[in-house]
Amino acid sequence: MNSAPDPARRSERARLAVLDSAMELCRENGFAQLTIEAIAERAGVSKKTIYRWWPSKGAVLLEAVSEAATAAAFHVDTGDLAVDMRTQLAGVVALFTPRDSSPVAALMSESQRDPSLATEVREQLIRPRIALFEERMRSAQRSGEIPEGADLGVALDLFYGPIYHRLVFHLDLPDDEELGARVDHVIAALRAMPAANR
Amino acid sequence: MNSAPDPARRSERARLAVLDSAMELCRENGFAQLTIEAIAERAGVSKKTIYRWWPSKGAVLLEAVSEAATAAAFHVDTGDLAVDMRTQLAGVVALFTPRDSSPVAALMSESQRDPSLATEVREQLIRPRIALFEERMRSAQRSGEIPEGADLGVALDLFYGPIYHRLVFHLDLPDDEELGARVDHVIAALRAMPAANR
Amino acid sequence: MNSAPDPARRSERARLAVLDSAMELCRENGFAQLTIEAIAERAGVSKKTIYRWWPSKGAVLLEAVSEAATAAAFHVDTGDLAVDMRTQLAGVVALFTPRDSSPVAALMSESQRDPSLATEVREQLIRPRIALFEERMRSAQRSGEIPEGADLGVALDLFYGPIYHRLVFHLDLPDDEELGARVDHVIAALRAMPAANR
Amino acid sequence: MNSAPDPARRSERARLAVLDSAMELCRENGFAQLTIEAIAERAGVSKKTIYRWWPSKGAVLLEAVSEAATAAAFHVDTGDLAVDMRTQLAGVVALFTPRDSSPVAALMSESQRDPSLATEVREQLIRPRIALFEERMRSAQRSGEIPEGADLGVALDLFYGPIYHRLVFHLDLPDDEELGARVDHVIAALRAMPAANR
DNA sequence: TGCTAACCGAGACGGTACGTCGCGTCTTCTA
DNA sequence: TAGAAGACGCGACGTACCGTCTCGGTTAGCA
Repeated sequence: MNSAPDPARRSERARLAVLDSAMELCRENGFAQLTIEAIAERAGVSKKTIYRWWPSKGAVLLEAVSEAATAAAFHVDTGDLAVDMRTQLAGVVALFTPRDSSPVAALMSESQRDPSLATEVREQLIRPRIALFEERMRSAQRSGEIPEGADLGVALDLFYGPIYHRLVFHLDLPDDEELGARVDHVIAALRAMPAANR
Repeated sequence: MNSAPDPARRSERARLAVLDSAMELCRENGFAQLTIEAIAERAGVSKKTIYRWWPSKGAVLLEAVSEAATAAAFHVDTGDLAVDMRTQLAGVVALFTPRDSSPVAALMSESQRDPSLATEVREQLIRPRIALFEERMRSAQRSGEIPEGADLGVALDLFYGPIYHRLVFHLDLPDDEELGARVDHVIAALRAMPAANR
Repeated sequence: MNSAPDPARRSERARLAVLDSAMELCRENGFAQLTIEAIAERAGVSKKTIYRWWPSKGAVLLEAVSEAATAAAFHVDTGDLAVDMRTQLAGVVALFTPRDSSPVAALMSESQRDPSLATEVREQLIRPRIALFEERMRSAQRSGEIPEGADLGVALDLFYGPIYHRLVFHLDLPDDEELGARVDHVIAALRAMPAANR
Repeated sequence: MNSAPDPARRSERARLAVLDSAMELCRENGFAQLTIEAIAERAGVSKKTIYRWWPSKGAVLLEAVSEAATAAAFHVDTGDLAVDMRTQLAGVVALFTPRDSSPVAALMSESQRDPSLATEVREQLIRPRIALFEERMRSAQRSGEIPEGADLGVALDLFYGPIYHRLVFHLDLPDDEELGARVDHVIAALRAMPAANR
């Protein structure tokens, strides 16, 4: 029988070396140059070991980014939604900067050509963060900063759309000042809008 | 001087065969399987001919998409902004569907790993379409559908952000109904917003 | 240090398949059609594997010929020099026949355009066989068939010159009868000649 | 009808430029680097022009060598065969020196992989020179330097064999001193040998 | 002396093979 | 038995020449 590898015997040293090497190589050479062979060599690990524990180089990147990005892009709750969203959005922009060597951008790019990775990324990385965003929004609803009936899906699009729109087209990402203005507009719009019907 | 090939001698037959083959192969196998060799074979063209006229397979795709997408994603002007933007956004969504084999999606993905392609795409494909969008917006301003002072950059983000936001994360693209609701929200928001200061 | 591949890990199966395929293809199509790609395909081996172990297709041929030609062109010692040299020279002629598809002829041709291969061929293939020839000559000297003082370099030229002279110019190689007559002449000449002075 | 090119219209300028360029490139880069494209570029001639007048690059080389080698390797007749043959053999050795960039050596190498070129070379270049050699031999027979009955085919092998033997195996070609000694031996052998029977 | 057919340069074209790279699988050996 | 080392079959890469072909432009020989 084709037995799956036994996680209990897994070398934590090798695991960390792989994740670190992947991040380093991505930052150094850009993700176009990121290869399994380079990761293995840098990590002092055999290719077999990588393939034993990860299905693809995208999966390595996902795990590396997951561990590194736990703290980043967190939603703080100071009670001032505008301030908190500026912080949050600036954090997200920072994750994608510089574009050519950001491991997060690499992960997104890799997802475009590997549907199963896309699913993993969406479920493990994106959905939980959307949930955190919605939590923060509900907190803002409770404190009256935005209406109870505001559609959180719309809110998500409004806050984050500008970033990803530009990311896709390689336009300049918004700077802090622009982010601030957009946050104000979005909050104003959410206040003005009637509740969506879904 | 590094003598560039002479466009006057270029074979139009070969050019069209390459562009068509690239589009077909992309639709058939998805762009992960799209290779220069496959394009060359399908087109009945030598690899050398492709490399002579295009620097990369992304550049082939850009030219193919450019020629194919001239009509698509056009901005109509019926005088009703909401109707026109629904049409337009539905056209854009259609361009990215189905995601795994859409040549346009392929082009965006390819741009993420080839900065020079990203620049070409932005300048040749995106900027002109942004200009068309702004033209339509100014028409709406003249007819009073949206305020004179509305920030068109904000409008761009609000209209298109939702699409690209979901594209990046492989979330479901909005359907016609949702697009309609978003268009209404955005137009309402634009009416409510004070002019931006840039 | 530029790490060379580790011979201990080398696949003997692949090595033999490559050598056999090279010989077969040479015999079937002539060496003008002999390519690395064809060898790789016939052998069921990747091009990478060939390039890992041999610097050029000439080197493959050299190894193939070396292994195949160990027995051929051997010097027997029946005590009758004329008989033995006829046997030997006929063997050499056979190695170059038919000219268009003889792997040995291919090797010589390849040597003309690859100086480093020429060196390898000379040192690994030719010099040892010259040594064997000289051994046989010394045996003939001891038995008195040719004078003690005969110059073995001259003997070498006289015996083998006729073959290679014709090979170079694509003249007909000597047949058995002609070989016999030449051998007799050469032996007579060696008996008549005074010792050379080098 | 597929009409052959008309020699009357042929450009002598182009013809000479091609032959010169072939010789120069051969001397500069060795014949492994000699290509039709390089000849065409160097000569300021289109590839089409080369293919119109010559069937292969070997044929170009043959014509170039033929024109250049008319004078070289001529048989002088001072009345002293030993002296004349030393001159002649030294001339032949010079034609093949330096081995890696000698157009004559290139021509021989090219003949190994192109049987029709081999035939051309033999008939146009070699046979006439063998005839000249035999003429000189007959002159020597008339003057009594070698016996009337001497086999000129054997003489040919004996004189030239040493050179081609070494050429094939990339052994050092004989220097003047060695050539002299060999010539003396061969003449002595020819005197001693009974007439061959063909 | 003007016409016209050919050669001429230039170089794009469809091909074949090159030598390299990275993939994902595999085998061998060590700890 | 996990892990390192790395050879293996595979397939695409981008390049070099091949020999053929189409272009205008020149040029040589006939009208």
